[in-house]
Amino acid sequence: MKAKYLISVVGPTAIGKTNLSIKLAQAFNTEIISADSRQFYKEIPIGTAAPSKKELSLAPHHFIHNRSIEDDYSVGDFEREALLALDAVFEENKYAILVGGSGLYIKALLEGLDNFPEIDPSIREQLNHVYTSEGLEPLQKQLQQLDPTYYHQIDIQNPHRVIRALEICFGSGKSFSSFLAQAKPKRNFNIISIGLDAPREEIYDRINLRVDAMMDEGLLEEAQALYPKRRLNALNTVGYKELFSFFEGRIDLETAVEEIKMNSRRYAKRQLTWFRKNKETTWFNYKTPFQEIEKFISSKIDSASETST
RNA sequence: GGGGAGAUACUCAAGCGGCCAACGAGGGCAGACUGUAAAUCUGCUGACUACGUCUUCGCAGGUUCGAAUCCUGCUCUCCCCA
Repeated sequence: MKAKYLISVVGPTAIGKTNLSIKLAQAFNTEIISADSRQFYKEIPIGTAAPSKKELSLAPHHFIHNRSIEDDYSVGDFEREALLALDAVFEENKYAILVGGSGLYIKALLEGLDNFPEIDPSIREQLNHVYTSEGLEPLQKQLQQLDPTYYHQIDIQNPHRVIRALEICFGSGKSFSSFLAQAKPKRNFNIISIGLDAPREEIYDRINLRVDAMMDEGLLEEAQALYPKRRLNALNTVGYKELFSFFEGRIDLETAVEEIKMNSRRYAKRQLTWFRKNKETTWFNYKTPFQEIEKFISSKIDSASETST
């Protein structure tokens, strides 16, 4: 069986990952798997900075605007679907491009998640209700009882973590930790991880410019139209929640735009924290000429195929 | 020209003789993260040869065992009356 290569492009938001991934797809004559969780949603094209129609026409993309904000969607779904999509790409090609985005989603595709059972959504609703009415403490205590192992592992201050663990406990009748560390299937492809970076100041400049550009493109109108659906999880995100605050009269428009920029900066920082953990990633300044990156990838592929044969 | 208020760390803002390297908030930095992930959460934030030392609260003096806190002068900002 011939070796397959997944070329993964990571980096903070607004640094030019889309452009690089398209060039790579063209150079390696293949397709792009996007792991940018918000770009899945077709109703929010502007605020997520998804590739434009023109960009989409330059190379085949998967997972762009393939979902509705009304859908329940999770990393698990993405892992399954992305593996299928990858298999299909690898039928025809030796290479595929992964670009993102969302640290957890990339990790899921590259390393795999443990299998957790499907949980009735009403369980989470109940837990959320307890959280809003009584706070985190009772939930922490329950988790301590039901899964002391995991209780000591996780950030107990983080309501999402605690609630997720509890919903598994209640929904499955088993502890959350009992599902962990199952033998994960080995992926049948090699990974070449490329990181795009820039001095922090330049990243922030690019973010600021892009937010202004989004406003010019009609982000305000997009958010206005979606305001009635503001409670959907998919809209609890940078670019929308700030404008919703503006519609509710809590802040003025100028402040809302400033906050979008600020929250985008923080997002970029969190992305970098996540991506820096992967020691296999080779980082390039975002201005690096494409040929240089392409050359690096080709040499990686050569050395990998030598050692594997 | 006269009267009043104020100048505190990146910003805002407490403190009004020792418990102050200085509450709090914002911002920033760093980190965590196995199905909410552009989500959610945590830590740090005067300097350093760091469980100790050094330099800070407009500037310069003074009082005091001891000052960001009291006194004097100066500089600047704001408000009111002329």
